[in-house]
Amino acid sequence: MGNKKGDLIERIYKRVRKIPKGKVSTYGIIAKSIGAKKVNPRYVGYLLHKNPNPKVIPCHRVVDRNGKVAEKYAFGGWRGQKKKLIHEGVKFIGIKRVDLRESLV
DNA sequence: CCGTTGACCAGGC
DNA sequence: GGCCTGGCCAACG
Repeated sequence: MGNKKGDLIERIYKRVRKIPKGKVSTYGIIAKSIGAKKVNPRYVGYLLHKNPNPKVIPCHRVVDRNGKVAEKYAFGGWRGQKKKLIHEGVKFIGIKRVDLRESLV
């Protein structure tokens, strides 16, 4: 596979696309999964926000390490993200937190 | 090439 | 237990 510098975006997208329905992943896990040395979790979110393609990339399945949804989620804020996750059967703890015990891949 | 930015993370108070 | 600070690294202008 052609590995280039700018492929980080595609690696992240590919990883996010592989998250099963009803499950979630975290920025930190994804950052390490792509394996490009050490990619900052910050940059993962940055790329997703910069290049949102919800038709193929379920970025709503990505939360932070505490299971908290993105406060600045591009499509309706954390509320929109939560709504999509609940629709897929993801359990929530409290208001903004996902049940990582059940939903984390 | 340098400074800024980014949907985070860990540590400290 | 909530808020601040520093750090991390890649992309952009």
